[in-house]
Amino acid sequence: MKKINWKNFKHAVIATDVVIFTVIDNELKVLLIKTNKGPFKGKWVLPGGLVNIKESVDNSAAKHLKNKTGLSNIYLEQLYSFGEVNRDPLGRVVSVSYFALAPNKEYQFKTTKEYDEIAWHSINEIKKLGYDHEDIIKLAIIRLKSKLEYTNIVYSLLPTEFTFTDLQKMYETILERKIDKRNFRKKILSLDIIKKTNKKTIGGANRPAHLYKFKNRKLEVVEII
Amino acid sequence: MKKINWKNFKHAVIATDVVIFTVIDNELKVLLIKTNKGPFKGKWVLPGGLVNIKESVDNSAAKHLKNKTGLSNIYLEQLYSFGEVNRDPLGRVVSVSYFALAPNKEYQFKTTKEYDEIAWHSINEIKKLGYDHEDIIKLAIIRLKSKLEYTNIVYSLLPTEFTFTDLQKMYETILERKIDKRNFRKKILSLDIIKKTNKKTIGGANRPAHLYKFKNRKLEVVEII
DNA sequence: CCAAAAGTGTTGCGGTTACACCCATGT
DNA sequence: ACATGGGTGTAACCGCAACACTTTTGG
Repeated sequence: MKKINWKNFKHAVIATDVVIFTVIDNELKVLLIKTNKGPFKGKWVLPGGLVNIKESVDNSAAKHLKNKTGLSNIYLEQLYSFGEVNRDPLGRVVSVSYFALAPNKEYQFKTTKEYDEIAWHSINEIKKLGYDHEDIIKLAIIRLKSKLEYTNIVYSLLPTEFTFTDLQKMYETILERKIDKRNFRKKILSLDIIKKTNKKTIGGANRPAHLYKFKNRKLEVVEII
Repeated sequence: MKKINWKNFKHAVIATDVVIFTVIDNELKVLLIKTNKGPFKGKWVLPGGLVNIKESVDNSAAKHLKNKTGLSNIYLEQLYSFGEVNRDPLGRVVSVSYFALAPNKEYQFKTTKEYDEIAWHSINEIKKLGYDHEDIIKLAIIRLKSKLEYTNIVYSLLPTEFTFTDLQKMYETILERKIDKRNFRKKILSLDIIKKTNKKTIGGANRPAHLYKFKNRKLEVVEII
């Protein structure tokens, strides 16, 4: 990794930061890394980094996501650009933030020289983060909640096959409210966005549940809730 | 104006571009300037410019808005950041775009060395613009339509006092559909966001209309339509 | 047989839509 | 008197919310 002397920059530089969400045990989590250098040494921050002059900003976000977490091919969309003058104590950095959604799996996260810890954090247990990254996460949560209500984006948090209860719990966790089971099933089925497979869950100490799949695993605008 | 040699930049630089909307004669218009230099000489483009290292990105947008159009204190919000590598033929420029809303008035626009024409353009009559500014405008229109439906943002396109018909026409123009007059009045009144003044329109060859004011001239989230 | 989660319909309410005529003013 | 836009109420419909019991499996 080439060392960067920020003081050499006469102009604002551009970075990308990615808020990566997943849901584990009915809790919304965000992926953070613990920096071991710079003014926020020892603090948890969002994965991200500078935008190379030869890559698009979107590519930069995808690249940093991949490099720091190993994740790729997950849902990624631009969130907002943070451009306050003093948001980075080392220089003028404008951050184009992104938010990403990952299904809950056993990921093998990498560490590098810049950080030696990387972990999921419950959004309720986030302490003081470096930079303005708490603001970024807050905004990302608002965006996520909102998109959940008017798109099928939830598919990107679920595995390919899931039960109706999995789906409902996802909404309940993120929207932080209970939803009536019968009304929920009625609504989702009427939207014609998922289809029943001929498989069922096995091994539970109770009645097996049908497994469903999304008909389209790409973003669609649908009034879900 | 200091001359900028783009080739000197080793890193991407940041610019802001502003999509300024108004409604004139039941048409949605956007304010464009005609550049007289650079690769898009003679083309219409959005007002905007580079972000200074000592100003926030938000300030930069407000400043360029003011400098190039004389407009200030109007509604302004960040839209999206455009970061493709080749969007500016002279160098690597990432544009943080904004959209602004102005009531229809007789503005005295300024011209500078960089452009000698500045004018409102109907969004239906926009030809080939410089840069990716058509994309920016398209996105801004989507955002505007959407915000019109779930906020009181329309206040920023109207004068302080307006008739119910003015208000309804604003919606009909931007959303591009007819709205039932009685249902519209019922809905707006039930939201309790405007109040009747004791004035009426004068001089029309017909029954005078009551004038209304917004109770709050700041952004609120309300299900309007 | 018991525990645990899956699965299934009906009713009432409230908000949205559709729809047509009289009113106040200027010419 | 007539042309023009201002201003008003009601009924049907539809989507949403509230609500409880039976089924299927494993232990």
